[in-house]
Amino acid sequence: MKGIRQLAEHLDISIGTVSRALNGKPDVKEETRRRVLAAAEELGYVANQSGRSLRQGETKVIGLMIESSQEAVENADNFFLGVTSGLQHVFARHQLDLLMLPCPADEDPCEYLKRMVARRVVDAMIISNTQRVDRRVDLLSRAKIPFAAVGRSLSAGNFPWVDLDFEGVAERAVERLVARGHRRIGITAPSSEVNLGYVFVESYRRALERHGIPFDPSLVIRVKSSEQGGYQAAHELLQLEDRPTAVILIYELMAIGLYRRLMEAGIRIGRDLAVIGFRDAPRARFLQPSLSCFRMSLYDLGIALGQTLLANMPAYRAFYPDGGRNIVWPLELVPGESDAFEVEAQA
Amino acid sequence: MKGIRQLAEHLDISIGTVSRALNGKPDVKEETRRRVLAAAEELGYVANQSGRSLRQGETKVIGLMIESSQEAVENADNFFLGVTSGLQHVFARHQLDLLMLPCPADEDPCEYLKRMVARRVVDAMIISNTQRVDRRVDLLSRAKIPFAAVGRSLSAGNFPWVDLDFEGVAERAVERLVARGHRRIGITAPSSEVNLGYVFVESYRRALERHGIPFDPSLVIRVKSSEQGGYQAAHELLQLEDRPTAVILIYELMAIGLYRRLMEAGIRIGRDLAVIGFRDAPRARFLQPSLSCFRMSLYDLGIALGQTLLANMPAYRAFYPDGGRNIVWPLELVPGESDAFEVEAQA
DNA sequence: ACTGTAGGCGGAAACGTTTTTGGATGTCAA
DNA sequence: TTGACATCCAAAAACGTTTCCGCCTACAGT
Repeated sequence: MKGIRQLAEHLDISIGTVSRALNGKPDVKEETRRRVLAAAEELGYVANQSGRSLRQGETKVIGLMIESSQEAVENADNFFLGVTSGLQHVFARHQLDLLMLPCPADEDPCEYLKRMVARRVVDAMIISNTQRVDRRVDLLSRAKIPFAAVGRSLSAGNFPWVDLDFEGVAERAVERLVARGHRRIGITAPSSEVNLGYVFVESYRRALERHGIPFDPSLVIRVKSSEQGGYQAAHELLQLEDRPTAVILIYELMAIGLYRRLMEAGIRIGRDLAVIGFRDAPRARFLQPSLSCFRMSLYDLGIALGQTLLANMPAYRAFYPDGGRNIVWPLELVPGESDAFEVEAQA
Repeated sequence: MKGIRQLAEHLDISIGTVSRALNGKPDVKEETRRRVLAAAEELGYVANQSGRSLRQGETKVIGLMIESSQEAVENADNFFLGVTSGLQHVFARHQLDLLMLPCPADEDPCEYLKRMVARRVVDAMIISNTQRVDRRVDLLSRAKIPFAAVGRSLSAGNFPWVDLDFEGVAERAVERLVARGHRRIGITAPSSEVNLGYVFVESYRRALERHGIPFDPSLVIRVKSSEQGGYQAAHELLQLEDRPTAVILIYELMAIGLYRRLMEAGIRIGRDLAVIGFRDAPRARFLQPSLSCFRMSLYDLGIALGQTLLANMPAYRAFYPDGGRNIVWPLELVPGESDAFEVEAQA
């Protein structure tokens, strides 16, 4: 089976009518439609997507921009996979496919994005890991390409995003630790240029000040969100003159490195030092001692993200009437042993 | 910038010449080519992919078929992400994009695949999790669609695949355990319809028999390769009259559940029971006691997979002259504490 | 009997490329 | 002067689809 032309000839019908029949358009007799559908099924005809895209000006493909370096992938852990899975769940309903767009490490992400958009290979984009000032957001907004982002940004005013409730996490973590008597609380975070890095630390600072605890910049450890980063964070904490009695981790994978370094130093987690983590993966539960952790469903986050995107695309808006924008995704605390102790009040 | 037509008008040149200039074809004066390239750069022209695909009959997109159920994704862990990353590294060199094709849980994978191929939305396919008899392999072979698989299969005789060295793992695991005095060795595996499940157990059986140990089917535990599967596996092992002194896990994530159940039963891993795992993720090292594990680089596996595919596509074959097929990927043993003991000889 | 209307359909244009064909120009040798 | 050949380019065909336009028929209303 080559194309719609052969199908039309086989049926002795014009190709226009065949197209209308297949696409459920009006102006086709019901009997004709049945014949066409039956013949298409029998001959295994499926419309060529390139021809269709060319004519309609839309590709039915959503692009997902990702960092492609080996390091980035290994650290991303299952985050992408989880979110992607949720995205696909939403997209499948509309016969949309998901195209992974890995920006080469040696190319400017913005240029790469511009090229992909100009190629018209995608109808819309998903971006993640937004910077505090993110040129990609500007670009997509100006080019009027529908998009949604994982993570807020200051760029381009109002745009569709889904983000994790970092404020809530920082706040509740501080609250929980303060309630147990802690006064010196460390925190790890990525660079403040990454929006997450900024927001997380700001919320932590506000929460501290709300409890009358002064903010001490030396307790903010900027390291990579990886096992190695955790090791280094522990290392830096140990250097401090006035060590904290608790530490908040932005990513639970860091706990592996952090635990190791602290154990080397003879510090007992859950007795000498409290630890609270974030973004539970199965491994978090299996640390010794088990890690208190704020967790969520990546799959559900992906679904929300997909719906947010589609709600901002004219062709799909109707399916998601209340699929607004700007979702702040809540997290749930799963208590563990790593912070299950109280500290005596200090001077 | 709309299309090549506008670019041609702007240059006062025919569109045919513009196209040839941009694509590096001959029959273009060098000065003209420079002018065209400069104008394209200045006006930000990039060829529309739909038009190009339609004309050329190829899309520059490689499809990656995946199972999309939430459960499948959660258990797949970072396998896909790691392999995907390697794939993209290879594809990026040829400006190929990777399209994720999640087969809906309620659709026959073969039908889904057939539709995607008929739509001509991809030039080639990657499939994984091959069955021992896999209709997808038949389909793709017959349709002459270039493809590569993760995992062997009996279907369709000779086709391009990359697989892990399960034989080697089973063999070396048995060897290692026998050398430590074990005679009753259990093993976990997926259903024998999945090629992995068959090959793994067969290799284990042969390795046993080579050491004069009779094969006992009751020691083969068929469970899901997940944390829950590990828990269940431990449960079944405990039911056995004549319990094994060692067990080989097909996936290290299972260790989490297995450890838990065995600890509940008061069995000391690394003393009463030896455990060896497979496919190291960071968490494997952090079990207590640490898990002996056969590991590999998913990224490198992805690269090999991508090269195997391209070596089987006429348009790219020249780039991978020795990029043969049928790679059996080796694994490396990282010793841990979970099997670090010897067992006294039994009657 | 004539007109208006609706349903059903065929024909053709259009989408943006690449590629083929052939024509124009210039150069060189016979 | 003519023919042969190379170089450069314009024009048009082709890829497969959707959609616009208009024609035909049947039928109802006048």
